[in-house]
Amino acid sequence: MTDLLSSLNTAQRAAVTASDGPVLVVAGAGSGKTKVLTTRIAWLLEQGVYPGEILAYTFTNKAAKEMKERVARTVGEDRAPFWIGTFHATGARILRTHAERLELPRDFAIYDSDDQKRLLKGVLADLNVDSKQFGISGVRAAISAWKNEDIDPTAAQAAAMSYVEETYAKLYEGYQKALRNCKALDFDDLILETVHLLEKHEDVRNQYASKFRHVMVDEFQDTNELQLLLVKLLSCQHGNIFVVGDDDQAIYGWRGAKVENMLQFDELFQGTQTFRLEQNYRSLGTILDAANAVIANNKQRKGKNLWTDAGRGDLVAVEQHLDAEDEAARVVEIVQQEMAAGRQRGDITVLYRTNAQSRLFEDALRRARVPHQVVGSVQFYERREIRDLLGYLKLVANPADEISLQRVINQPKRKIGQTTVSRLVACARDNQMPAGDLVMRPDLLLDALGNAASKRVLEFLTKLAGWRRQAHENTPVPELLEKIIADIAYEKFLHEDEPDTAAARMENVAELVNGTHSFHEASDGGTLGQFLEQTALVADQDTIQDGEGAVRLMTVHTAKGLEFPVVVMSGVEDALLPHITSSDTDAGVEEERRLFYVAITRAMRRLYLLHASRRRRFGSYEDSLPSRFLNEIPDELCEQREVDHGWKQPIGRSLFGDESVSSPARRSPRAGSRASSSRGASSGRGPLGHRERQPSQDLYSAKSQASSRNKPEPSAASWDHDVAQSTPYYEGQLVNHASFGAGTVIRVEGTGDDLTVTVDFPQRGRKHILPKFAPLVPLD
DNA sequence: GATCGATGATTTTTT
DNA sequence: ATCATCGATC
Repeated sequence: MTDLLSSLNTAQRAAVTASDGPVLVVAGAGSGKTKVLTTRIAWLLEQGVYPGEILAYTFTNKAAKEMKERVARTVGEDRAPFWIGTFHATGARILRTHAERLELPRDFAIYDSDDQKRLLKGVLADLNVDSKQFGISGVRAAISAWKNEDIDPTAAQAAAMSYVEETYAKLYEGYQKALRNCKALDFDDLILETVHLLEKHEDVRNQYASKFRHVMVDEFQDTNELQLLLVKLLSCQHGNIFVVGDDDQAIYGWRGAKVENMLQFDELFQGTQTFRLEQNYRSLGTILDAANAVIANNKQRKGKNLWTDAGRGDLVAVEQHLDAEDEAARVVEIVQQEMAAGRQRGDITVLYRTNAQSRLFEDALRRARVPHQVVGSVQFYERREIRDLLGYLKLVANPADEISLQRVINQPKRKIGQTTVSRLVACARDNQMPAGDLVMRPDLLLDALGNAASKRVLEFLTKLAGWRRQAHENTPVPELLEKIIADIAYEKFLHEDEPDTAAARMENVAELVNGTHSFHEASDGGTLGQFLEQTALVADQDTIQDGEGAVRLMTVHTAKGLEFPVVVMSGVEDALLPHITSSDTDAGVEEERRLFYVAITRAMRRLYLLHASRRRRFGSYEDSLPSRFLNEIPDELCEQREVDHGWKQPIGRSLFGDESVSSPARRSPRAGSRASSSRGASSGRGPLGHRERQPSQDLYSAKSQASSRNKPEPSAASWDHDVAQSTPYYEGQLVNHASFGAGTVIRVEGTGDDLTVTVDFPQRGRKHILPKFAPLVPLD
């Protein structure tokens, strides 16, 4: 009991042992926020609270899993709370339990933004709205904003002040109808409908409000209005609401998050106790000073100053490169240098503002044969072949899911075109039955589609019915998926469709099959619905892989909450870091500055800030200026370098224009944003060799938030592997898998295409591998 | 209904 | 530069 608290500092301990009632913990970057949350949970349990009485919201599934594990380690597996999760996952869980009150089937589908856009496209067509004038993405964003403010289509139409607004509102109405017709909820609905459920049904509200005697929220600065409302509803009986956050790390304003939730917490909840954590256990002094100096320029903040008693560390390396290609080449070099200095590859993370930037780093690292992992971006689940197969599974689970139907009905080609699909969908609507169920009414199909088309459609729907029967008979998900892949001859289709990429795609398919196997084992025979829910709600961060073996690449947004010994922040340029679309308002620039602050504070020991003088945009080069935020870091904390790669001629002649050389006085943080290309240029290209890092005290091994990474689901690892096909396998054999790495063969079953090899991967656990899909290379 | 080639948007960040 | 979409053509 006392050892629970013994490793905490005074402020942390005070927060952990706070009495009942509303509690706000303002926790600076690296101040032990997660530790406080998990210890608070453990402490509550020791005070006699039951595990089922605690509800904790996290930002990602990964964070939830980590929190669960950390608590379990302290209090024992059997006493760990089981309601720890994201707002979305928890919402889905509650909604499925009370599906009957929502007039939705229990196995409603969850639509992501891609599904939403496909759905919207149809709505625009139905309502004869010009998609040039009303961009799909814009409409989607508007609908999302409405939902986040709890405004329904009727209210939106009532509030419309112009023809354009009215059209948006009409589209919202149509979208909502179409969504429900597909028996689907979108991400926003998962929270909105949970709120409605609790608002409208007193018994349900009382059930949860009395069940969860302690409600906790991590990353509170990034909650939106609905989430606040939800949390209020859940804590209305006891008022035990414990939230942790950092207003300086609020970076989701664009998604409807309201820092005000945090800034005004004590007004929203009477009798709030506030605690502040300002000691940083993550970064060396220089890095922390740089972060503090940058964020001090923001006006909208509570204000705090992080401090550390760790050493100073190296200066921040600020480097100017000619273009983004050079920047990428430099990243490879940095990786090599850092590794030569004893760092592991997995210690190094490359951050960027936009996903589009990742491509060049991937290319450079691949060419240099440096193992790396892109977290997010072209996510595993967004690849076409994966979405296709998931589409099949979604359609099997929910025959009303017209979006999935449209996706898969002609994939592989079945000679069923757009006209037929539209007629089919219309026929389903006219007869008020799920499109998938029309297999039972060949007569209707014949009327609606004519002879030839209805025959092809019927053929498809009959196949679908077969899979559905299997699903109802509780066929394991992996078996079902393999059956579908076989029935539709998907491998053959991939080869005919695009021979060049077929092998790579098939490997992804194999990963998916592996994923269903892992799911099946981990969930002890979980249902198709559970599998689909899990895949629908995966976050970028959830795909982070174990191990020290790979350099990681991710956006700053994805990096939130994580820490790395070495951080390379790329593209620190005006137009990119204060992103061009956010730099016209003060609020926008401040959020961008917080983003930069988040990037800096991810670094534990060493920080690189890279910018290029020119960058391709839509094909052609455009000049790029160093970010105005760079000026906000005091000179004495930085080591400037202009790295000349020698073999390239600068094209933009204005690169080192007159003003740049003349003004080494690059102070004037507010106004001076434009005159700042001096930074790299004026410092010349002297022999700015690396300062050798002094071996100061080892903050790294004493890290407070040891990121104990868990086994992720299907990975997006990407590095070269030229591998030979099928080799006979035997038990005890050492083999290498393209994305799981080295492992030991545990069992070999089947022959030919059915050959299944069970392999034990040290860090990833046991996996069933089908060599037919994913070659295993013997390492003997 | 499929295929080819022209055209135009796309790049902010994500559960 | 790349991708998706659209229209003309078979």
